[in-house]
Amino acid sequence: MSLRHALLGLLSERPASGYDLLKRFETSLANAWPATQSQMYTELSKLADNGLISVSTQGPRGRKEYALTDEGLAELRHWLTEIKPQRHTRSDILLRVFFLNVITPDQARSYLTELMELSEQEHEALRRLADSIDWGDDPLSVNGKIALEYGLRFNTMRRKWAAWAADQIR
Amino acid sequence: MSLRHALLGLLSERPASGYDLLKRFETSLANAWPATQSQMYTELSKLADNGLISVSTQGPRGRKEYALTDEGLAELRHWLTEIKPQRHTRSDILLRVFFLNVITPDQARSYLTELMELSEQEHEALRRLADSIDWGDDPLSVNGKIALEYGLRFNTMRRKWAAWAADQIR
DNA sequence: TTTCGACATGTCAAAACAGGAACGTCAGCA
DNA sequence: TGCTGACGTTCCTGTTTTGACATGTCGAAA
Repeated sequence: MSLRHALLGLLSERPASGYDLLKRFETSLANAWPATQSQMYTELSKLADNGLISVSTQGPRGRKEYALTDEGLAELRHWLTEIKPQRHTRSDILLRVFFLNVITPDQARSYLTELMELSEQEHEALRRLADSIDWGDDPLSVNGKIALEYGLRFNTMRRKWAAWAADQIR
Repeated sequence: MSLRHALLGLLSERPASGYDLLKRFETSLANAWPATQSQMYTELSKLADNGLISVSTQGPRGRKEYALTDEGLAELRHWLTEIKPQRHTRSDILLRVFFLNVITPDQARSYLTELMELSEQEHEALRRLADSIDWGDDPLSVNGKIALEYGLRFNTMRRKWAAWAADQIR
């Protein structure tokens, strides 16, 4: 249900086509809310039907640029301020931990070691991403930095936890 | 897709009915993989159809106790060792952060403050849960402790991050 | 001029997810 | 005896998500 708000949010920056949004997703929101191409086009149609966005420009190749309407902005603000965030937290990574006793201690340790490496890699990827962006003082950069910092801290936490956990398994 | 494995995992401990599994979910796996009642019964039927579990006992009130079959155990082990975990990480909490510039700084700070409180509450809830369980040295307890420790560390990380983030917003 | 990669959208079927209504049973207790 | 609360399953409706397939356009380079 949040995909709709993710799209509204991206469009609040500037008008964009489905294709544009797809690209921007990959480099920013994908970490918070993965979505596929088909989902996005479907959702854009629905949003347009409901009057939360509207086609602002038609370009070549059937390109349709959408812009946020007043109702769309109102809905976005409403979501940001009124709707209580709810933890979804589906994590197949954590889920496996509950059943590590089903495999051998060696296999379990190996799983946790891989998690350490995964966390390290993701941390590294985020660090590189941060380096590749020239941050300004604009509000958008502040948001981006905050979200990115979350990723960094999360991966650090997970790496240390996995190391600790591997040590718990005798 | 992991719900199936969550059920296999729970059944690897001991046979149980849908109702039992529902209860056990609430007190353990719900943090890693929330699922509703209808989903679970549907999945149990499918697992039985596929021969990964089987009805071991019929009890009163139409109670059907399922037990893991050899194929089920094999599938569980396969999932634990061969299938690469993939980060899903859908988080409407993090998603909102990208769009905090759409609302006023006061509102944004207020959002982050609420996150701090939420993290604190969840941390506290987990701590209480930990106290309420009498941990043994058995493998299951080890797993449970590891998963719980993850929750504690995660909430601590998130609380500190939210505090830091609130401070970033001028 | 052909070809190729990036641009750009749309449709479909299947699975997963959510929430609840509907139905019935059993044990204990007032 | 009748009530209540816990036990226990099934079905239904609707939305969300996934992944694949289908279709076509444009610009640039070979």
